[in-house]
Amino acid sequence: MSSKYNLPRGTYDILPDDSYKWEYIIDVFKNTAKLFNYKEIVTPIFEDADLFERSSGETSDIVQKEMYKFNDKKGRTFALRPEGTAPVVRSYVENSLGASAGIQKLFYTGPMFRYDRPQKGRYRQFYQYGVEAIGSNNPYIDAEIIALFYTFVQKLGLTQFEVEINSVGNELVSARYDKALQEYFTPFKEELCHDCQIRLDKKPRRILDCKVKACKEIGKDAPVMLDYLDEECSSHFEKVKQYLQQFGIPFSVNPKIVRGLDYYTHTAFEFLNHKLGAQNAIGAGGRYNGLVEQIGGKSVPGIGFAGGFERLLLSMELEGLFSGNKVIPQVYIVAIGEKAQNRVAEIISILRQENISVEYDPDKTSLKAQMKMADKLNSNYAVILGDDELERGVVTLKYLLERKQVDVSISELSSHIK
RNA sequence: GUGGCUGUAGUUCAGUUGGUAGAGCACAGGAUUGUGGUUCCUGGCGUCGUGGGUUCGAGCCCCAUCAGCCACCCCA
Repeated sequence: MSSKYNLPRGTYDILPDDSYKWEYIIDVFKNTAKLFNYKEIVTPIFEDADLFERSSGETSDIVQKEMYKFNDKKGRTFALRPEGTAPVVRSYVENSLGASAGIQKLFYTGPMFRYDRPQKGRYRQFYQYGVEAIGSNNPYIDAEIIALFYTFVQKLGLTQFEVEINSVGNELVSARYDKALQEYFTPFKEELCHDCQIRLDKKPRRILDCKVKACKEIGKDAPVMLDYLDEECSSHFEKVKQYLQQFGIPFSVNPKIVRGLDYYTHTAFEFLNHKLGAQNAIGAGGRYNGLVEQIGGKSVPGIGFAGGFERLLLSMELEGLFSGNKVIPQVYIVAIGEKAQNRVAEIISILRQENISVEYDPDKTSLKAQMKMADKLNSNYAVILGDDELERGVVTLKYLLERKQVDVSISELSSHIK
């Protein structure tokens, strides 16, 4: 199957046999978001590269090596969006969405791009769904965002996932904690793996979720973030937990959750499916109280999450949540003979005007071939047009499941079909 | 960016110690002239991912390259 052109590495086609699954997931997501009164926002697929570089953090891998950057004809530097939050916040600021009363509750879906080595659950063009609530620092909103995500995943029918939360504090707390970690790990520097020695300077928190045994062992007794929270941070966190309990959401606190992007503050959370393999986060998010201001707006708090459709799809297939092809024509038209073929469009048109889905294959002429097709497509009805019936103004309606058939007049045909 | 494994008909794969390729499924047609998931019969020349090399000769050996998978990394 070598064709002249192949799709770019790390991308994939969504083929006809699978597209209904995507449609379904997107549909459930949008409905869930609307249930929580979130409104859709659509932003461009590319933005000023600077937007991502500044917001995600200069040291993040996303910015350093995973961005699809390019220059346009006037030399402006753009990037294919690697994530969805920064563009939404940019739009929030640019369109003064904060001017209207209340919290801006937004959701989005669409492709994101990251130049990374492809593997299970990780692609260069991947599809995300996400929500953002901008304009409130109330811990109730933190819980509601998590509840929205939880409801969504539940509606899809998934059961094999876990919710983990943490608080990464505010900037002050963060800085103090990083310092404590550096003090703790520095004596062990020589024993840490190569990567962690670098992390020690730049992002000491990342040492905590290193998979190397030695690093894990050393990290066991490291200072815990939650102990460093100040009064404001820990009371915020406590309230989030209380609200989550009221929402009836099972969760566990994992003090080692470290988010990849620099802008997170306070609540951070992840939804994990451990059966997915290495890329096991089906979605994650957190609060970003400094981001709006950093992007040029007023000092407005926000929180959101994003998740990958691919990983949801994998999870759903693991749990056997998709069955059969959902797109089936209600009626399959069988036309026998030239006279019937000449009138087939007329009959089809009548049915479609009644919103009945119809399939007909003009290249199949034998009765047998057409019946086989009707069967294969799982249609409920076959409408058989033959010369003698047509002369009587009648058509044969066959109930494929019951294997019974009756003659009905053309004018009454659609009323016999559910 | 690093490592391991893999790359043969639409698909899943077989292909023996190197001698120029097969099967199941799917698909198409048919089994007395107008009726469908079963059964039976018939139908496969496909650049053996690509490009080099070794050899009298390579799908099977070597090198390169591309792609896929899994892991590292990172994260959705």
